[in-house]
Amino acid sequence: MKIQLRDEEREYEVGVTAYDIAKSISEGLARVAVCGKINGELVDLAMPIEKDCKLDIITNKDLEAKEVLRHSTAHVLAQAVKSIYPNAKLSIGPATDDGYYYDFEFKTPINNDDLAKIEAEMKKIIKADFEIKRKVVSRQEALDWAKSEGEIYKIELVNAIPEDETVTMYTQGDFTDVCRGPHLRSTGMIKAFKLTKLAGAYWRGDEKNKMLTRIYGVVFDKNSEMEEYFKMLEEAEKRDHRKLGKELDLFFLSDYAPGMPFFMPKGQTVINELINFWREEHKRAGYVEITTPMAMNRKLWEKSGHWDHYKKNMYTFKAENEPFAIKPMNCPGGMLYYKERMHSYKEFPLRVGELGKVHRHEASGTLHGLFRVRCFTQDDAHIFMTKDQIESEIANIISLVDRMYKVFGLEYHLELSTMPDKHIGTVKEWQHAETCLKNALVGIGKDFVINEGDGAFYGPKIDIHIKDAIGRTWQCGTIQLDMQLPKRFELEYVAADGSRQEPIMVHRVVYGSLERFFGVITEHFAGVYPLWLAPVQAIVMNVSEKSEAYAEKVYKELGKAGIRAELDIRAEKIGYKIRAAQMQKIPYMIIVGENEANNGTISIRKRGNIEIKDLKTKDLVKEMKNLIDSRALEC
RNA sequence: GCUGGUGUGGCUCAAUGGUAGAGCAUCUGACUUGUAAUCAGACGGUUGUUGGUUCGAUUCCGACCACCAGCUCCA
Repeated sequence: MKIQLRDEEREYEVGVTAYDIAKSISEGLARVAVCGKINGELVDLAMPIEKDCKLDIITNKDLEAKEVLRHSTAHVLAQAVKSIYPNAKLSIGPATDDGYYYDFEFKTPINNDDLAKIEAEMKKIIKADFEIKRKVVSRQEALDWAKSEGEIYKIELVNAIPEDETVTMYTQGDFTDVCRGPHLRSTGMIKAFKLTKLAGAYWRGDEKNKMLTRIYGVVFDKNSEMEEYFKMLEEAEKRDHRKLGKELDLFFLSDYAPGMPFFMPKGQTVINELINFWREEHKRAGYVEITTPMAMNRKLWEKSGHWDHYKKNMYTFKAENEPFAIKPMNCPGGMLYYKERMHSYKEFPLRVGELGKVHRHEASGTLHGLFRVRCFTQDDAHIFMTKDQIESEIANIISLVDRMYKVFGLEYHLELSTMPDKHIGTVKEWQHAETCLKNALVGIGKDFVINEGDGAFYGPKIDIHIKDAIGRTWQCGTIQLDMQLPKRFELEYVAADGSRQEPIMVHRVVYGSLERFFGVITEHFAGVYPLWLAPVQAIVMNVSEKSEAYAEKVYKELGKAGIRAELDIRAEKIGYKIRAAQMQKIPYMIIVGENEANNGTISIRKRGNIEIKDLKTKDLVKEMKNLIDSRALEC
C-alpha cells in the first residue's frame, strides 16, 4: 500500500496506523504527533489505514491538533462528571475557538465549588493515562448503548447522524461516548488544563428546549501557555470599556434607561472626533449627508417590511391616535429622501450618508456596556447604483473602510453572510444578490469566510470583523445589498436609454455603531487614545503657588492654539498631580515651576514617562498639532 | 427573554437578626511643595425597590428592577 507523506511516498502494509508511520519516520515525531490527516480528513493516530492515501502527521504545533486536544479534554471532563455524578446526562462537548465545553443535565444543580472537585477528578483520569479507544459501531449498537445508559440526549444525537456517516464510539477507562472524533491516543497526553466557568445553555441552542448546564474549560500544551492565556484575560479585564468608562468619565448607564448610554463631556469629545473624521473621509469619498426623522408613522414601517419582521424590537407610541414607531433602522427614511425627486443614472453611484440614531428594544439579557445597547448611532449610508456598478462600488466601500480602520491601527477580515431562514424576497433574488457580493469580493482579491444563513432578513451582507490590540475580534462594519426596499418603495431612475429602471441599493456602515466602535477602540487602546482622540490632550500643572500665574498663561496659550487642555493649580505636591494626570491617561503633562516661569519655558512629561525640559510652548504646540492633524497613532 | 450569580455613601470594598465602617474622591484649614498619593478636620448611607417572617431585617423568604457570566440574538 502506498502512502504519500509530506515530501516522499513510502510503502506500508495494510492496517498500519498513522502512529506506526510517525514512529517509522522518527521517535521524536511520534512523541509530538496528535492525530493524522488522511486525504484532508482528520483521523485518530491509532486508526488502521486500509488503502493508498495521502497522510499528514498533525503535531501539537498545528491548529487542528489544538482542536483534538480540546475535544479530548472535553471527554475527560465528561468522564470526571460521570464518575462523580453518575446520574448526570451527557449531551455534547465540542472544542471551541479557545477551549472546550460539555453540556450536561444534572439531577441537582452544581456550583463553582463543584468545579474544583471535577477538576481534581480530571487530574486523576489524566494521571491514569487511559488509552482512548475508537470503535466503529452500527447505528443500532450506538442506540442500544444510549438507551441502556439512559442517555436521552445521545439517543437524539445518534438519530441525527446522517445515514451515510460511520458511527463511532470512543472509550477511555470506564467511560464511553458516541463521537465522531478524532481523539488523542490517551488521556495522559493532556498537560495543562483548567475549568473556567459554569453557564446555562439550551439543548441544541434552541430557547424552547430545556436548559442544560455547560461547563467551560481551557487546555494548553504547556503550563506557560495557560499562564499567558490567563494573563491575557486579566489584560482584557483591565481594558474593559465599562471599567474605563467609569474611571475616565467617558459615559454611564442609568437604571432609568437600560442599554441607552449617557455620554459625559470626555466621552462625547471622543465621539465628536470620530464624527469629524468620518465626515472628512466621507466627503472625500463622494458622500452627501442627510438627517431623517426619529419617529415615523406606522404606515411607513408596514411598507418597509419592518412592521412584519422587526415589530418586537420596535418602540411604538400613539399621538393623536395615529400609531408611530421610533426608527430601529435608517433605511426607510433614506428611501423617502430618494423618492423626493426623479433621479438619473448620471448621479450614480448616489451615496447618501446619515449619522442616524436608532432605537431597538433588545432583550434585557443581551445588553453589554456599549457593545450591545438599545439606542445607538449608525454611521449609515445608502448607495443607489446601476447593476454594473455593484462590484466597483463595493470595492470603493472596502477601500474606505480600509483607510479608516488603518488610522486606528485595526486589522480586519471579511465574512459573507447568506440567506437566513427568516427572510423576505425570493430565493432567486437572494442568489443573485449573493453572487453580486461574492463577485465583488473575489474581484478585489480579499480573502473572506462564508456564514451560511447569517444574512439580514432583507438581503445578504459582507461583515467586517475588526481585530483589536489583544487579538479579540468585533463585528463593526457591514455592507448589505438590499433587493427589497427599492421594490417596496418603487424606486426608479432614468437610464441612458430614457427608460425607467429600479436602482440597486446598498446599506453600509463603517464604524457600525458609534457607541460600539467607541467601546472597541477604548479597549483596543486600553483608554490610552492617540492624541487626536484624547479627551484631554494636555494638562498644565504648577509646582507651587509661585508659578500659578505662569501656569495659567501657558494653559491659555494652549487653549488658543486649539489644544484640549486642563489646568491643575491645586495646592498639592507635583507628584500628586502627576499621579492624577497619569491615571487619567493624559498624553502631555506640562510642568511649570519657578525655573520655567523665569525662563519662559515649559517642562513636559509624555506617555512612556519621557521627560523633556526647557521647551518653548509654541514648539510643543507645533509638535502636538502635527500629531493631531495627521491623526497619528504614536504618542 | 432563559439559566445562574450579584446589588452597602460618587468610586473600591468591610461588617452584622439589635438602626452600618475603612480607603480614595469631595469640602475646609495648614503646608508652598520639582516628576506616581503632605497632614488634620468635616460632609456624605431609610444597605436597589417593594411585600412578608420577626419584638426587631440592611442581614432570612418572595416579587420586581438593574447589573454580571453564559445561552439565544446582534451594529
